[in-house]
Amino acid sequence: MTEGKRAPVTAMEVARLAGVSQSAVSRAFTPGANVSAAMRAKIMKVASQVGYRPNALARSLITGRSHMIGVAMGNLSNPFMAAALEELCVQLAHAKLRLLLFSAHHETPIEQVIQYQIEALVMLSVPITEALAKECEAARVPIVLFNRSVEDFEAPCVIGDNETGARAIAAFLLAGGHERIAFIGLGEESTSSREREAAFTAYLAEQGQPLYLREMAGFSQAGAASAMRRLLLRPDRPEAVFCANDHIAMIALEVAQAEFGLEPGRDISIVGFEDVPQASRPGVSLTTYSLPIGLMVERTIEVIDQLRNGETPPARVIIPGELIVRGSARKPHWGGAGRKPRQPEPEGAA
Amino acid sequence: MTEGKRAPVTAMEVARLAGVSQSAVSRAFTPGANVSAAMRAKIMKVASQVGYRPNALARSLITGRSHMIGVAMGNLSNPFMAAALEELCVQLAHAKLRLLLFSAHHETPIEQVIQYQIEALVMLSVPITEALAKECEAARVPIVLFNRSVEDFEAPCVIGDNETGARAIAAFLLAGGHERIAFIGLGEESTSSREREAAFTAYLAEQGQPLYLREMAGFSQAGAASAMRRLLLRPDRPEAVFCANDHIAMIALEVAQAEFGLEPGRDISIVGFEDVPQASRPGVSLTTYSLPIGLMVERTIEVIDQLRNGETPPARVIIPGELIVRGSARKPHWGGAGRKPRQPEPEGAA
DNA sequence: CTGAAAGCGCTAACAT
DNA sequence: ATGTTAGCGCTTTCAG
Repeated sequence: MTEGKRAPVTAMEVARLAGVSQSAVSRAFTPGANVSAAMRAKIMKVASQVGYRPNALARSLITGRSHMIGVAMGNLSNPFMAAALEELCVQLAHAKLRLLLFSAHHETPIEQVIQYQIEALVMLSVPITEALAKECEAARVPIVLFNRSVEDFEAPCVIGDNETGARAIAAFLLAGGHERIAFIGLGEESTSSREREAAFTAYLAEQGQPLYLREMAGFSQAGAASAMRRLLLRPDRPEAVFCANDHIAMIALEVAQAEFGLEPGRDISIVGFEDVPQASRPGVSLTTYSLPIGLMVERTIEVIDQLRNGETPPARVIIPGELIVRGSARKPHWGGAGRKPRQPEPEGAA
Repeated sequence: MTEGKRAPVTAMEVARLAGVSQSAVSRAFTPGANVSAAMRAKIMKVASQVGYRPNALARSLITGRSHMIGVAMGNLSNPFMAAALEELCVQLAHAKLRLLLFSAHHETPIEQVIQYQIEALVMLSVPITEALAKECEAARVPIVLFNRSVEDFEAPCVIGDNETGARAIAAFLLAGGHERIAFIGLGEESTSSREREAAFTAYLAEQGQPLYLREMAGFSQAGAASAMRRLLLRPDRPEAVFCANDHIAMIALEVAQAEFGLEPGRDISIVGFEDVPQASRPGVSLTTYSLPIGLMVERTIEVIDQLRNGETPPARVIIPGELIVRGSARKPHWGGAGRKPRQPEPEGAA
C-alpha cells in the first residue's frame, strides 16, 4: 500500500490555499449565498485548480435533505417499465435528484435503502408489501405509486387512464363487429390489469355483449404464451383479444402468427395497452391505448416535490392517453375510432 | 406547518433511553464490534421500540466508504441492457452495495454523481467521454466497463467473447451453405459491434468468402429497420445477415417478414448476438450467440470489490458464451454446429 | 460581507 | 467490555 492514495480535497484545504475561511468556501458553492463576486471567483479558481468537489454526503447530513429518491422496480423485461425507468432517470437528474435503484423482487431489504435518507420512494408498477409500508411509515419516507393504484395502503399514485382506455378499446372492438371477445390479464396483484379489465368488461356488458373468455398471463413470457394458446385452442376461438398490456399483446401476437398461422387484423384482432416503443414496429403494428410516459413521469416528480416540501399532493393523478389504431385488430368499417397511428420514433438500440 | 414532523431518532436518543453511551449504540449496530450480548440485546430492544435506524450518510462520512456504486446506462430499449441492469441491481444489493443510477445520454452531469462519493462507476455498454474520464480520475473514482472494451482510456472491462462468438456464427453460416453474407453493425462508437464485425469478417475472409455487404443501424429502431431494408432492396439480396446484437436482429427479422414476405430460416437467414430473453419466443426463434448475463455481472462485481480494496483487477475479463441454434437461420445439413436451443425461461411481464 | 464557532449523526481511537 | 473524546466535511447561526 505504498500507493499515493492522497485524500480527497476538502473545503478546509481550499480555504487555506485561498487564504479565506472555510465557511467562505461553503458559501462560494452555495447558489444563493452572501458572497462577493470577487471572493467567489478567487475561491472557485483555487477550487478548480486542486479539483475540489463538495461532499454531498456531508452536505446532506447537515441540511437534512439527501436529494436521493429511491426507486423500486419490477421486471424490466416489460418495455414499458424500461421506458419509465429511463424517463424517470432523466427527469430526476433534471430536477437535481439522485436515483437510488433497487429491485422490488429478490427481497432487497428496503431498510438498507431507507438508511441512505431517501426523501421519497417511487414504486414502479410494483405492489407495496406490508413490511415495506411499515418501514417507510416509521422512517417517514413518503411513497409514490407509478402506474399502479393504491390498495390497502395510503399513497399518492400517478396512473394512466385505465378506465377511459379500456372502454375505448371495447368500443373499438365492438365497432369492428367482433363477437367473441376475450381478455388476457396480468394477474390479480396488478391493479392496472384489474382496472383495465373491469372497465373493459363493464363496457361490453353495457352494450349487451358480455366478455367471452378470460385468461391470466401471470408475470412470465411463458405464461402469456400459454394463456393465448388456451384461447386459440378452443373450438370457438375468440375473434378479438384485449391484453392488459403491450408486453402480453406482443407475445399473443407471436403465438397467433407463429403457432396458429393467424394473420392479426384479418383472422384475429389483438389489442394491447400502453403503446410501448416496439408496438409501432413494422412486424408488430399493435393497436393499443397509449400512455404518455414523459407526462406521467413529470407528474410523478411534481408529486415528489410536493412531498419534499411538506405539501399534500393529490391522492390520484390520472393521465389520459389515446387510442392508437394500427394493424393488429380489424378496424370498424366506418373507419373512425381513435386517431391515426403515430410514426415510429427514434429509439435506442445500443 | 403545525404538522408533527418529529425529527428522526438518533443514536444519541437511543443511548439515553437505554441508559448507555452513544458509542455503545454504534457498536451494537456494527457487526464485528466489541459488545456483550446483553448490552446489544438491551440496545436493540430500545432501538426497535423507537424505530431507530443508523444514518448511512453519517456513517459513510466517517468511514470513507459510501457503499454506493454509480451506474451509467445507455438505452434501455435494448433488452440486453435492461436485463443487465436488472441483474446488476440484484447482485449489487446482495453485495451490500447501493446502485446510483444515471443516464449516460441526456448529459447527466457526472460530477453530481461523484459528489455522492460513489466508490466505482460502471459503464453499462456506454462510451466513456473525455470529460467523464477526467472527472473520475480527479475524484479517484475507478471505472468499470460492462459489455464494452477500452479505447483510449484505461479501465478494466467485462465483456462477452465477441471474437469466438462471431467466428462461430460465421462458421455456422458458411456451413449452412450461404454465399452472400451481410453484416449489420450498431455504429462505430460501439466497441462490441466493431469487435464482432472484425472477427466475423476475418473468419469469412480466411475461408475465402469475404463479407458481401455491410450496413450500420445506428442507435434507433428506425435505423435498424432501414439498414435491413437497404440490404433487402438490393437486386442480389444477401442470403444471410449477421446483426451485431439481438435487438437489431429482431427488427431485421420483422422487416424481412412483414415488409418483404420472407420466411426466416428458409428464404433468408438472420443471426443475432447476446441471446436476450425475447430471442427464444415462438415468433422470434432467433439463432444467436448467448452471453451469460448473470456471470458477467458476477465478474463485474468481483472487479468492483477488488477496486474497492485497492487491489488491481484484470484489465479485461472475457466471458465465453455459446452458439444457440434456433429457427431464424438455415441449419447446416450435417446438422451440427452449436448446441440445441435453450428452452424459454420464466421472464417477467409486469 | 466575512470569520469563528457550533454542530449534523456517526465511528474510531483512546482510556478505563 | 464500556464510556469519553475527537473528529468526518460540511452548513449555519452568530458576531463583527
